[in-house]
Amino acid sequence: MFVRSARTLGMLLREQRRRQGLTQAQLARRAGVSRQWLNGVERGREGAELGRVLRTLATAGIVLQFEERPSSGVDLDAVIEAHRSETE
Amino acid sequence: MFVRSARTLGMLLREQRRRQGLTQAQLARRAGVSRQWLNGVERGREGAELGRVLRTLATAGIVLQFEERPSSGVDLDAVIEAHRSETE
DNA sequence: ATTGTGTGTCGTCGTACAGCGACACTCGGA
DNA sequence: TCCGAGTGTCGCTGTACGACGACACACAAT
Repeated sequence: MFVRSARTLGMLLREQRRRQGLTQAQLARRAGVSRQWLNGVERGREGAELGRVLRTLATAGIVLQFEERPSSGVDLDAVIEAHRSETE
Repeated sequence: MFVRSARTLGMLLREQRRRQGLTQAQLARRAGVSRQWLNGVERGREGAELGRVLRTLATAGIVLQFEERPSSGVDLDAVIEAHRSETE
């Protein structure tokens, strides 16, 4: 399962929390965040802070795996275009 | 490679950016964030906002994979303890 | 019908972030 | 040696986050 948006991450976090039989309040307390904040994250809040998110995920029994995107054929083009339109 | 902290994520992001031959300023512009912000994230800033982080990762050609932590044997105890000490 | 639980949302307020300009530092090349 | 690129950091300002209390809603159980 890939995480490309805050919405996706929130949905998966909610599933995982329920799988563990925890309420928002319980997981929030264990992760050291507020219930309202956790609610927002599960609903896809984009402004949530990274550290809190990672701590909450860890508390919920989740780890994020870092993966280089397989579609690497565009790398050269990306570099070229980057230098052309962004170096100025 | 697993991401458990903002520091880890920052280091990996930096590696990936350099692998693509991009400077902080270039990647920042492509991702729609400031150079200083990207600098902070690469250095492990925990307060960075989730949405910006995910967008930057995507721009750098990275996806995060969602994984249930294998150490799941503690689930029952966790639930029990959660109800005992947190429901109040 | 009523009680309790879980969730979503609304103010308010303190705090910390994000953007910006500017500057110092480190390399590598001319 | 000097210059430029890349990076790290500082101060300032506006803004938005996050905590908290409180309330409404849906739903299940009694």
